[in-house]
Amino acid sequence: MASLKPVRGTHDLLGEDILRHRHVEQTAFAVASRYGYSEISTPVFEFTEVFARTLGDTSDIVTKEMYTFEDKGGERITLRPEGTAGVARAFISGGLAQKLPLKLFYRGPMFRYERPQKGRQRQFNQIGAELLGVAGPLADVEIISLGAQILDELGLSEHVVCELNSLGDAESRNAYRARLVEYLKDQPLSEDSRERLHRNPLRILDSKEERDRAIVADAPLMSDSLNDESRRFFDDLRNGLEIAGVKYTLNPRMVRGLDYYCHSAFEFTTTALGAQGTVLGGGRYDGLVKQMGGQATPGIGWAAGIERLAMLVDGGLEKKRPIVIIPIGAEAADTALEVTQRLRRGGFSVDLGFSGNMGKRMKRANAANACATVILGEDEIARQAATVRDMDSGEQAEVPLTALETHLDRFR
RNA sequence: GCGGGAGUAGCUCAGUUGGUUAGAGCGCCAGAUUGUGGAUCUGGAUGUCGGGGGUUCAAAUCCCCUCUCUCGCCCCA
Repeated sequence: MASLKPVRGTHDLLGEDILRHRHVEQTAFAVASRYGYSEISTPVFEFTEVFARTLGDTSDIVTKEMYTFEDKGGERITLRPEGTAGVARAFISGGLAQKLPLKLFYRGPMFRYERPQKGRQRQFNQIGAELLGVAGPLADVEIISLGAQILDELGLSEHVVCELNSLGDAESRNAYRARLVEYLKDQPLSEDSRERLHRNPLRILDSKEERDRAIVADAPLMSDSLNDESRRFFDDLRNGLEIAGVKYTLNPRMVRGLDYYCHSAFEFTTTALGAQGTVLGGGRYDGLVKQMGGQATPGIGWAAGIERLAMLVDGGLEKKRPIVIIPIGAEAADTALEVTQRLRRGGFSVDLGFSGNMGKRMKRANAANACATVILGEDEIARQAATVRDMDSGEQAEVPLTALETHLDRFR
């Protein structure tokens, strides 16, 4: 019992917080299901290579953020830092290539060893969507529309903007990378960006360093390096988004961190969460499945942080108002239990307190925001009846036990 | 991993230049009201002052270490 505190960067979730989470998840699932996505649940841990091989050797996730350990059988295991790699692994090991196109939706905890901040924890929850097996931009339009609609139905469309960029295909991306390095290599970049120049030069584009920003302002644009095919792809995507009614802004400097992205990259961002502005982000990952050892399969997807969404959302907090059963005296206990169970089976939300005299029970019923109380005293039981009290109006009436359901119907 | 700020009751916070039994509001519990909640009144309990070490006759207060949260960087959801 060294410490009764939760591990750094982890939190218990209860009360209002978990209601918000549930609301986010339920809204997301409802929308995803309307888009034809079905749920997948993959393990929270995988062999380390599943993540190490796919996320890229230079990504921060792999170099410093993974929870990795050796299990008792000597296997190298990693707690999943994100969802896509696990879904891709499931796609390959489950032989799901037979069922393309595949539209999958998931939710669950992710783990990253990072310094915690608001909206950033070591264990956090994501919802995510993946669409596998469609090479054309219609897939991108659909997956982005899905994200946009979920945010909209959460009431967040006013607080969030969709930023969009194209990284192009591998050829375009490599060409651009070369041009960018050529331009940047002699510039007086910040120390961090000097480092990035070797590891991940595209990152320099969204550096927050004043000095870098000035330099980047005149840097060659990614859009000028797109080959014809990549350009056409991006044009079709933008056209599709307009037809689908999804608003977006172009951000030619937006870069996604994971190596496997190509073509579309998008982020829904907000200014309401400080440094953690991204609320939903994703992109296309055509090379991923092949890179993992499956047959080449295009894919696109996104993930969204439930904690971050929950902080922005204000709905979903309504709790069903219970009917509270109030027995008076020991003789009423059996009847109270019987009535409680009967009403619960009949579809009512019912609370039966565990102790206390009538005044105390009424107080608790009130604190629980009861819509009605059912009072069972000696008198009532003698007449095989109960007193039903409307907790809003204060009106009460005695009703026969057999007729309780009908009298309580409006509280159902 | 790097740099700043903070930590006192369940919550929000006060606490003087180091000085006795550490306070307020809200909430909680009990009573006024043992068959009637919300309102009011009365009373009550809160606590390793984040933890450890040091200075001192004396530390919530000063110093060092550490943990956690927070803001920014890195990066991301």
